[in-house]
Amino acid sequence: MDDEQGALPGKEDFSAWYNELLWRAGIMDVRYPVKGLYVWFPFGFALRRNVYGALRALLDVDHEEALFPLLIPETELARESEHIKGFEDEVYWVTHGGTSPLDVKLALRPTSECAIYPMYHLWVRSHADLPLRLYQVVNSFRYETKHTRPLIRLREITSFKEAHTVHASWEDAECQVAEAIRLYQSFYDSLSIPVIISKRPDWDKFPGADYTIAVDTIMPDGRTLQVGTVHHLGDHFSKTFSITYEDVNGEQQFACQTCYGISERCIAALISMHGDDRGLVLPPSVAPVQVVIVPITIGRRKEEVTAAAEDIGQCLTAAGIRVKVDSRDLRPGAKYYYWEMRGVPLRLEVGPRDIDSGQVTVVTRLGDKSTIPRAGLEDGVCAALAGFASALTGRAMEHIRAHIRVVQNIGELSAAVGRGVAIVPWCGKKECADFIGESTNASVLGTEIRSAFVPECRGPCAACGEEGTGALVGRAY
RNA sequence: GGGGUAGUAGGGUAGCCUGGUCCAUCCUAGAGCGUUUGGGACGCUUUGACGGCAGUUCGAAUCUGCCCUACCCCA
Repeated sequence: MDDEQGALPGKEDFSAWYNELLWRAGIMDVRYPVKGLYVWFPFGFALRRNVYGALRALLDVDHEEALFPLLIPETELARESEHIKGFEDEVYWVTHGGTSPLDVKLALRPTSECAIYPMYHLWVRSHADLPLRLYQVVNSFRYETKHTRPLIRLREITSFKEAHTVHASWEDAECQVAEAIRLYQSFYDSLSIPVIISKRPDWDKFPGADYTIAVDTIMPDGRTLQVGTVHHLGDHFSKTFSITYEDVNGEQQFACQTCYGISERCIAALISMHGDDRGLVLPPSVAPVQVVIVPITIGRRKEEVTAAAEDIGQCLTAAGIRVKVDSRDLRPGAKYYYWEMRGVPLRLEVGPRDIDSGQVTVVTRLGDKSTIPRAGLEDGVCAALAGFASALTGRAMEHIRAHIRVVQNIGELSAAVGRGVAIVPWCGKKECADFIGESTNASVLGTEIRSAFVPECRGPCAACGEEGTGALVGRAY
């Protein structure tokens, strides 16, 4: 019993595990005295920087990064009625400048369409300006009334990557939607997070969009987490904000637009997908520390061992690896637990025995122990990191596979959504979706499912029996 | 949206009903000293709190009111 001291709550108690891990692994401090606002610790922030670095690298190929203001005048926010209706209960308002009431209230952006599109109106003049593809990484605010949860449901979303594109035609915009999906798929592939992509039902789409494609993943408790969305905006916003261009024939045309976003929920997914009862498990690509070196200093050989550890640290750093030499005055075991909590992929142990035999002891975060010769250590470490990354991918895919069921009727569906998501034939009618939701305590999340784990599915609708196609059903966060 | 339960040091708890004990307690917390180090070391010394604001009272962690925050359950 006593050797369980210091352990996390088990991952099967997901909520307790998650909250405790965020604190113990140095991701977030949840004690900030405002509901729904949390503080990034330095380690968590370093993880965030690496994850968003990967996302930026993908976007930077054919997008440009820009930055728009946080405050949106009420007059702009109110222009698109369908859009504002979708957000009006969740908007924070700035009503005063000092002690004087403002003539026009200012909203803290819940999302940035109404900050960006008045400028797009000025910037887009001709077909030669298109396509326009910009993105920004910003904080945004929503007055959530339900349970807030760090990284998952926040009042201040601190890390909203939102892209906004403008195109000459509806079809061009649709191609951009496909491209955005490809980017997001590739982003989550790089994090070893398997995702399920589907088209949200009409009543669940982004306010003001023609349609919404969503990216979901499955959490340890079987509930789904939406970790990205892609919206085809058609010409709704370009008509509202007069975003027009002169086509090759000299005619003024309304542009078509898309927008797509990913928030820090991607980090919640990363933590939840890979973590275990000992703490974080991070893919090497984003781990703030990829390799930790623990010197095993005993008695008189202390200086020799310390020097060897430092030397190895410098070699690996020179090879471009993020390395930490842990020379704190702690027992080795304490350091192992410390770095396991923080998800470091590889631990190198350097002690007298290793020095004498010209090798280094290597242990992965998943517990595989081996030795690598000191000569050529850089290559051996890189290979071990690569192997670790693919092991993580395999584990995650197994998790998703085990939590998806293809079923045919309500009875099977109820059982399936108790521990994961299900695919069931659905005719597309809202009343049938409502019936499915009420009978199973879950929701119809989407159709036109794109996932390596989901086969084509057709059949009689589980509610009414008419011809239907596969719908994703699950309990969502 | 509706209901609970709870906030005591860095973390975890007792005390509260029945106001007063000038040393509450434990730890993976902090500081210091020494001995240690191949899976969470040990000894000694020490630091530090009653969520906030008001009220009742000679006296409030304890009683009253409001607020803030957190967690759980149901829609």
